[in-house]
Amino acid sequence: MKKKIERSLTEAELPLMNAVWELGTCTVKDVQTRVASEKELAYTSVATIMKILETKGFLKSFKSDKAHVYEAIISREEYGAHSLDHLADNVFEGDHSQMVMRLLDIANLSQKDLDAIRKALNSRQAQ
Amino acid sequence: MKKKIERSLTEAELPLMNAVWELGTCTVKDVQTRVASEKELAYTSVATIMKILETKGFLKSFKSDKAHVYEAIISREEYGAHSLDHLADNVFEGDHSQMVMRLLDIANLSQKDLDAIRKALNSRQAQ
DNA sequence: TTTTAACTACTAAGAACTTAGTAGACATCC
DNA sequence: GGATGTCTACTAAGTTCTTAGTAGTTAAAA
Repeated sequence: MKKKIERSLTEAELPLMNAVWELGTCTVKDVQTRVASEKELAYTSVATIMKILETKGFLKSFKSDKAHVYEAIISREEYGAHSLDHLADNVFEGDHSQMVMRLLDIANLSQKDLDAIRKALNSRQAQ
Repeated sequence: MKKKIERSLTEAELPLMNAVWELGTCTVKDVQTRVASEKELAYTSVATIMKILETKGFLKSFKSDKAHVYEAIISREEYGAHSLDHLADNVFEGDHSQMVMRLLDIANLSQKDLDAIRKALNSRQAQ
């Protein structure tokens, strides 16, 4: 079941989504605290952006005892796949092979990583 | 020599950069024509965005007989690498291996592509 | 040489993004 | 029960993005 993602996350939204992905179910306060080391944001700023993220379909919220509790609707994996797709279409002209090559160039891969990728390649070949 | 790219291309800028990358040295008119099939844009709109791209350091221009002529300063390859880097840092938590795997999942790779990638992997191992 | 066409620079207006304050609701503490 | 703190909803102001028009310049055409 592939969810469609209309728009990409903005520069302000992405760090907050990262926080939610790391925290799982969480409150505005949790996210604010988590993000504070990278960037100080007023509580209300975080709340505003999280509301926007809910409107855009990235988050859902439900009432708890005290504060609203938020959860990701779009997982990091789904968003990552969407981003790669977007990049493939809009920068790499759909040339996935070239994209893999370029990624291997910039990636810092250990021996173990290389083996894992090789294995993944082989299983793909068998299809 | 790695150029630093401060900001990513916006949704309006990206198609125009794609046109410049495809056309090479070109005028505003060239780009407008090239882009027209996807999206109709007034000549002046294209000119404005290209000026912005010049300000941002993606394009340079020089006077020719008639119209200004534009050229990319940042190549598609450089921008692609930047985008992959950005994605790695901001969505994949720096886990390049995971990113390669995810890319292999969504990529539509031929037998030939797979072989090429395998070869690239092997040469990397030898380093 | 006047008119016309193409082009650049400047300006502008609306949309979206970024950041945060204020007011009101609800719970907690003396 | 009034004071205090926390939280949400609403509002707002500044910035960037998106799109395009106008004015002025230069070249071409008649």
